[in-house]
Amino acid sequence: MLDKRYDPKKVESGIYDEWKAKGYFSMHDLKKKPFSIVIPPPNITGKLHLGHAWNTTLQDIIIRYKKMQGYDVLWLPGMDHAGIATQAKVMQELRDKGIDTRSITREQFLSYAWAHKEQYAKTIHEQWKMMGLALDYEKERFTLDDGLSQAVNEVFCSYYEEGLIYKDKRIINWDPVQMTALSNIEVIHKDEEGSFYYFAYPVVGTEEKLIIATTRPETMFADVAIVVNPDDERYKKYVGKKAINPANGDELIIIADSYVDKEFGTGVMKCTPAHDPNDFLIGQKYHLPMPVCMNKDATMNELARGYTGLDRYDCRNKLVEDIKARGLFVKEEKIIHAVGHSERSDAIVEPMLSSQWFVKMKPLAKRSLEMMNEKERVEFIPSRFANVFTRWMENVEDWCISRQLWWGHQIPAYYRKDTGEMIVSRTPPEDIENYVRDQDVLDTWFSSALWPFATFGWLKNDELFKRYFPTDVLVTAYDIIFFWVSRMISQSLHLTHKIPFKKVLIHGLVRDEHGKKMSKSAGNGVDPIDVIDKYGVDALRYFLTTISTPGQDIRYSEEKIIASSNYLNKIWNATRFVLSSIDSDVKGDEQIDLTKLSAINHHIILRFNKTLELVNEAMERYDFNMASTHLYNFVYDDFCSAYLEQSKTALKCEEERKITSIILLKIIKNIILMIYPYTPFIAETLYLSLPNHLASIMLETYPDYIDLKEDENKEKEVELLNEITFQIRSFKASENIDSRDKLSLMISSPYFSTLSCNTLKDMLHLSNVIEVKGEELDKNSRIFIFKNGKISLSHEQDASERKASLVKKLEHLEAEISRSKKMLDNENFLNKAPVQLVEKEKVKLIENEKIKADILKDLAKFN
RNA sequence: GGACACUUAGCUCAGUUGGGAGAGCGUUUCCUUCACACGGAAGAGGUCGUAGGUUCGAUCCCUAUAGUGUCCACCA
Repeated sequence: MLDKRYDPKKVESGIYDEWKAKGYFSMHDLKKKPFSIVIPPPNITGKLHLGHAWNTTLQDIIIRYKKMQGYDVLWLPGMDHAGIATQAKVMQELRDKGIDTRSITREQFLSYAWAHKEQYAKTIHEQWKMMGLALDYEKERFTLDDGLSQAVNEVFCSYYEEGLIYKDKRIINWDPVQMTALSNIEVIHKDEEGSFYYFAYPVVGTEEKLIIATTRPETMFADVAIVVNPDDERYKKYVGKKAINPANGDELIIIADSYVDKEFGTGVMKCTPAHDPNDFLIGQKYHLPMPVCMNKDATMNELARGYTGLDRYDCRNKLVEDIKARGLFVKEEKIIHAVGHSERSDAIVEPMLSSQWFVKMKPLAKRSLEMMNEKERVEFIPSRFANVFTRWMENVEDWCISRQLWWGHQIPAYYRKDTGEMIVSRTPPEDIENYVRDQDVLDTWFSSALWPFATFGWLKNDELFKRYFPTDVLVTAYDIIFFWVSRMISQSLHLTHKIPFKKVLIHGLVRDEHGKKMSKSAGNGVDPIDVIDKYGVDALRYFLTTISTPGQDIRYSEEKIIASSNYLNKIWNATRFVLSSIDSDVKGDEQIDLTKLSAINHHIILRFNKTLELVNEAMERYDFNMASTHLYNFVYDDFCSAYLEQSKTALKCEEERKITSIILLKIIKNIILMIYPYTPFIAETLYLSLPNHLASIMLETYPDYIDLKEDENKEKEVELLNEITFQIRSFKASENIDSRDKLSLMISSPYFSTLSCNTLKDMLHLSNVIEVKGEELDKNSRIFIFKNGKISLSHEQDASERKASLVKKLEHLEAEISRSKKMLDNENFLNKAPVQLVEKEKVKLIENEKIKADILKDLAKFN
C-alpha cells in the first residue's frame, strides 16, 4: 500500500543499486535496432554541478525512452583527464601538503595525478548514481586509458605523415601562470580599461620625430622596425630612414607596407614580430629578426636592459616614467580594449613567438563544411547552432595542440641527442638511449575529439564500433561547440569517413535565481546534492528538463522544483486512488468491449490517445518541454480533475464498475510509463505497486494507442457534462451558495445518460437530477442553455434577475454571431481560408443561432 | 565591428505548419466532502517592446527601431 504522502527519500533509496545489480544498464539485445550515446566526459577536477545534472538527465531521458521503444540502447560513460585543469589542481593539492612542486619529477607528479583521478572518479560515480543515470558501466572509458592513448598516438602519427600536423615557430597564446601555450579558443577576451601610450621616435639625421602609439610599451625592447603606409603622403619621405626607439635607443628601420591603416592612430606603427601576430606576418614578409623580450613567467629578459627580471607590468610603468624623463613621452589616452585571459588561470595571455605543434585546420574544416550540405549530415537542434558551427569552420585557424604540461598524452616525437634530428614514431626508436622524447603533451581536446569513436574501439574496428557508430545523438551545452563538437566532427570525418553523431542536442547553461551565471568566484552556485537532499532527484530532473526551450538558458528556481515535486505528488495520489478504488481481481490487461463504453470512459481513452500522439511527436523532436506539458495537461485536467472525479460515480454502479476499474488502471499505468524517463524513481515505485507488473519498469515497453471507434454522441454527452459542472460551480460561487446546499436539477438533452445524471448529482452535491422532455423545465428556476441541451436549477430567482442574466448571455452570443457572420460574409475568407476552418465557423454559427433562439423563447415569457 | 538570442499576466517562462493568448508561483473568494491542503472549486490579471509591411486574418512571416544578453573579431 502506498503512503499518503510522496516521500522522495523513501522512494529513491535502493532502486539504483537494484537496477545496477540486475544488469539492466548493460543489457544488450542484438536483435534490436541499436541506439547509442556517448556521455560528454566530465573533468576529473571537481564535483558535479547543475549543468552536468541537466546534461546527463537529458541523455538519460532519451536512453530510457528509446529503450522502452524497443531499441538496443548503449550509453557509454567516461571521464576526461582535463590536462591543464587537473594539473593545476593537483599541483595546488601538493603545495597545500607542503610539497615543493618545483623539485618533483614528472614520474612523481604523474603518480599523484593518477591517485587524484581515482579519487575523483569515485565521486563522479557517486553522483551519476544519485542522478539515476542508466549508464553502461561495462563500457566505461577514460581519455588517458590504454585504448584512447593508442588512438591518440596513431592519429598524431598519421596526421604528421599526411602533413596535417606540423611543428613550427609561430605566435601563440602564452599563459605565464600555467606556463604553457594555449589554443586560440582557450583565450577569453574581456573588455578592460587600458592606455594608449604615445611616444616620440626621433628620425635619425633629422630634427623630426614620428609619433607612435602602443598599448604594450614593455614589448618595445623587441621592436625591430617602424611601418607606414606606402601611400601615406605624410610619411613617404621617411621610408628607408631610421628612427630611435625611445625605450632603449636602438635604431629602427622605417619600412612601408599597405597593412598599416592611414586613418588609425597616428598612421605609424611599430613592428614587434615576436609579440604580436600581425607584426609577425610583417616580420616574415620582410625577413626581420624576431627577438623575444620576455621570460616564460612574463618577467623581462636580458633584452630589456635595465629592466631585466621585472614583471611585465612593473616594467611598463617604469619604462613610461623613464621615457617621460627623456622627454619623448607625448600623451596617454585611456581606452577600452579587449584583453586576452587564460580560460583556466585567468592570467593575461601574452602573445609570444614559440616553437609548438599545430594541426592544419583548413583541409579538415573544408570536409566538415561539405558534410553540412550532404544527405548524411549532422543535424543541430535547435538548427541555428548549425550556423554557429559553419561560421567557425569557415574562419578556423590552425590549432596549437602542444602544451607544456605533464598530465596528458605525451607527443610521440623524438630528437637525436647529437644532431637534434626529429622523428615522429608510433613506437620509440630502437636506440632510444640516443634520443630525447618531446616533453610536451597534447591539448586535452585533441583526445576528446576522438571520443565518440575511439571509445568504441575504432582503431581495432571492434564489434562495438561496427554496431554503435555513428552515435545517434550528442547532448551538450552550447559553450563547447567550438572546443568539442566541431572538433569531433572534423576528426571523425577524416578518420572514420563518417559523421560522429546524427544529431546534436544543444542545451543552455544554468543560471542563478537572478539570471547570473553560476560560478565559484561569485559564490552563487547551487549544489545539486543539496537540492536532491531536499526535494529528491526526480523533482530536480523534472525541473531541469521540462522548463526550458531547446538551446535556451534556464534560471534556477526553487519554487519550480517545489512545483515539480507537487506534480509528482499528484501522480502519486492518483495512483493511490486507483489502487484503493478497484477490486483486487482487476489486473488492467483485460480485454474491454470498446463498443459498450460509457461516455466518460470513451472520452478519457480519446484524450489519452491524443495526448500520446502529441507526447510522441515532441519526444521525437527531443522537445521535452512540450512533451511534458502535454502529459501534464492530461494528468491534471483530463485525468485527475475530470475523469477521476467522474469515475467515482461509475465505480458505484454495478454494470460500470469493472470496466471503469480496468480503464483507470490502464490509464494510470500509461501515465507512469510516460513520466518514467523523466522521473525514474517514483515511476519505478508506483509501477511496482500496480498489479501484474514485471520485475522492473526498466523492462517495460512504451504505451501504445488504445483502440477506439470514436462516437460523436458520447463526446457531446461529456462536453455537456463538463459544461454543466462548470456552469453550476461558477453559479454557486458567484451567488454565494454553499456547496453543500442541496439543489435539484432538471435536464433536457438528447445526449444525456442516467449515468451522467448520477455523476452530476455526486459531483455537484445535488438532491436529485431529473431528465425531462424539451419544454418541461421548471419555469421558476434558474435556466442554463447549452449547445447540446438545457437545464434548470432549483434555485429561485426573481424574474428580473433571471431576465437580466438571460439578456447578458444573449448579448455575448450576439457578439459571437456577428463575428462569425462577418467572417463568413467575407468572400476572401471563404475563398482563401482552409476549408475545415470555414466549416468550423459555419457550424459554430448554426449552434449559436440555435442557442440564441432558445434564449429568445425564454425571454419571451417575461413579456 | 560582425552574428545570434531574448522582449508575452505582478514575477519566472511556454506558445513550429499565421485562424479567438497559456503554465508555475503570487493574488481574491469559498471549501479540511473518504486520492492529494505538497489539495480542491470559482475568479481577477495581458494594446504579446515600438513603428511600418505582407495577408481575408499577424504574438507567429518580412523590414526598420529601442532595450537586454551571449558569442565571435589581430586593427597597432
